[in-house]
Formats: sequence, structure tokens, C-alpha cells
Amino acid sequence: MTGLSSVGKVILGALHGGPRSGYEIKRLVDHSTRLFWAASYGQIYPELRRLEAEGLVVGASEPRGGRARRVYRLTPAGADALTDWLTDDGMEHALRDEALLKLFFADALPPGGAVDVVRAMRKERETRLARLREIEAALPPGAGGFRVVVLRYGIEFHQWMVDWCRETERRCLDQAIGKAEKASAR
Amino acid sequence: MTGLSSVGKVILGALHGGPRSGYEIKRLVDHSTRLFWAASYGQIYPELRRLEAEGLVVGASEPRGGRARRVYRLTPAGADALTDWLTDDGMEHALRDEALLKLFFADALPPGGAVDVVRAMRKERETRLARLREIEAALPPGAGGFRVVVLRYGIEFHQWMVDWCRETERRCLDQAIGKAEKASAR
DNA sequence: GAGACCATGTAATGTGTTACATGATTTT
DNA sequence: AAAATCATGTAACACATTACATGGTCTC
Repeated sequence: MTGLSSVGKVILGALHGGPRSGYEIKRLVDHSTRLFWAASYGQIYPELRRLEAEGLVVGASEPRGGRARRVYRLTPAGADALTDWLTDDGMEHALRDEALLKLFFADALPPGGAVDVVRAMRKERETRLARLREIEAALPPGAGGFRVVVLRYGIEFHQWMVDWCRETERRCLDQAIGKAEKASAR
Repeated sequence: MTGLSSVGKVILGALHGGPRSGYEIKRLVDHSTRLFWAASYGQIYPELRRLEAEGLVVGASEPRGGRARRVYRLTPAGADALTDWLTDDGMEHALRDEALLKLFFADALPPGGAVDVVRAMRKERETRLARLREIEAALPPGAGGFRVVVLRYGIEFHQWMVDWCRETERRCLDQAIGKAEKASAR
């Protein structure tokens, strides 16, 4: 009832899909939500203990072979906390984009410098877009559910950014030509 | 030469536009880059001192009336550090989107719960879009430069998200109707 | 004279990453 | 036998927000 921490949210969500160890939660996050919600071991392990102390999850020792392993599952209180969070109206949305910051200050660069910024931005987004498309291609045919909806959001968003970069590069170059013509007309 | 800190980047960029006090830098950030690059007093003031110790900026006491005020300007080394950063290929891009995380786990919600998540997401983006459009409308006519390019990016991006939400809401409802028809056909 | 705004700074707190330490099991 | 992966955990550090403390000026 204290309000879930940032890590707590992914953990409860992950455990809704079934009992999991801290290691498995980290793996799941790295393979699915990391682009919009990351979590590290340094957060996950301590938080699992805190959630257990609050009664939202329970851990049980379930070794795999001789390998120690602690598996957590949602308690009814944990499931309630999950739906409470899912239906509340907290909507944190933070973006940290170095390319935009560079572009914002691009007037400090010699003419033509800005295009390089946008070009570098596009290259980076294209790489990530390709990786997302690979994930999509590897999806079992007929896969549905909201996890796929979110993946497609990622793909379409990255595609949108790549298009925006291309358009902006074009505009930068047009402007450069316009300036050059004006200069030669003198 | 040590590699600029996150705050250092906005500070040098801001100072390229002219000498400014810490307070003015904070104001500028809050009114322009905060959506993709924020900075707080707790970062700005200590960082200004660090940058001065490194020789990238110089501060001078320039009181305004009886009000103490310390104004910083770029040194040649600071201007160099700025262009070095602008032309390097660091391209940090992090996104933290609670709406996407909720949608990702929306299978845990009763049918129809996901639409509410998307609707809440759209509402929030619409509010921000409106604020950005106000800023654009208040722009002096004929305003140009990369600051405006970045503002338009923000507007178009938010518009894209709103459209995506609308489309997704529609699809969720269609699917619900499809299911209801299937159920009634039995 | 109240409230908004200018102005600087620090301390406490929270959030998050990285590296380290340890060790078993599985795959090549 | 080496490398990858499974598995847990902590300590150090970096990054960032919030609240507090202080006080001047300007506008209504």
C-alpha cells in the first residue's frame, strides 16, 4: 500500500506470468522491457526481499540440481497490488535523448555540422529497429497478446524516427543548397 | 578532456548562447530541453564549480541591484569541449514509459482493462502535445534554427503517439466485438 | 505587506549501474 | 578443459530529485 517502487512494478508484472527466480526476472526484463523499463541485479535482489517482507511475494528454495535457486511467486496481496498499479493513473514518461540535445545546440557547429548529428542519430535508430524486427520475425506465427502490441509500438516508433531523420537530413541539405545559390547569385 | 557529465553538456550548450547565471540555466532548461534532458539545481550549481575548476567556464560576480549573482561564460577550452562533444558519436537514448509497461502486463487485467490503459496514455500525451503547440504558437514569426526543429520533433512525436493510441484503442474494441460475436454465435 | 520571482547553495534521499565475489552446471 | 550460462548477492559509485535554508527585489 506504500506505492510500488519502479523495480517492484516489473517484478510483480513478471511474477504474474508464473513463479520466477531473480535471475529469470532479470533475463525477462533484458529480453523484453529493457528499452522502456530497465532493471539491474542490484535492484532486483534487494527488492524481492523487500516485497517478501511486505507480503506481496513469497520465496521458496527450489534448487536445480546442486545449484541453489530461490523462486518467488505472487501472493493474493501481491496480485492486488499489481492490479491497483495497472489501474491507477500514474503515467511516468521520461525521455533522455542525447541526439536531440546535440541538435538543439547545433547552431554552435559550423554549417553542415547538424546534418552529421541527424545522420548519426538515424544510424543508431536503424540499428535498433533492425534488432526489433529480428525479434518480431522470430515470433511464433499467430502470436498475440499485449506483449506483441508493445513490440510493434517499438518497431513503428523507431520507423517513425528513422523517417523523421531522413526528412530532416533532406531539409538541411536543401537549405544548404539554397544558401549556396543565394551566395553565387551575388 | 575527462568526458563531459550529463549536466555539463547542457551547461556548456546553454553558455554558448551567452553568459548566464546558474538560475538562468535552470530556467532555460525547464523551458526548453526538460522533456528530453532535465537538470536540477542540485546538479547545476556544483557542476558549474567543477567546470570552472577544469577551466571550461569562468564565473564573475555580477550583482543585479543588491542581489548577489554569479554569471558564467565559456572559455576557449570550454567552447572546444562543446564542439568535441557535439561531433563525437555518443548517442545515449533512454526511454522510460510507464504506460508501455502497464500495457505489456495488461493480460493481467480483466478484458477491457487494456483500453483504459491506452486511453489514459493518450490523455496524458494529448495534454503535453497541447502545451508544445502553445509554445510553437508563441514563437516569433519566421523563427528558425535548430531549437525550432527540435520543438517540431516533439510536436510530431507526440502527435504520432496520440494517433497510435487512437488506432490501438480502435483495435482493442474491434477485438472485443469480435469476441462477443463469436460468443453469441455459439 | 503579500506574493511572485530572482538568486545561491546544501543535505537528505532515492534511484540505478557496474564491478566484484562466489560457485555450480552445461555445452562445445 | 574452456567457455557459456545459471544463480545469488553486495559494495562502491554515479546520477538525480526534493526539500530546506536564506535573503533580496519587484509588482499589485
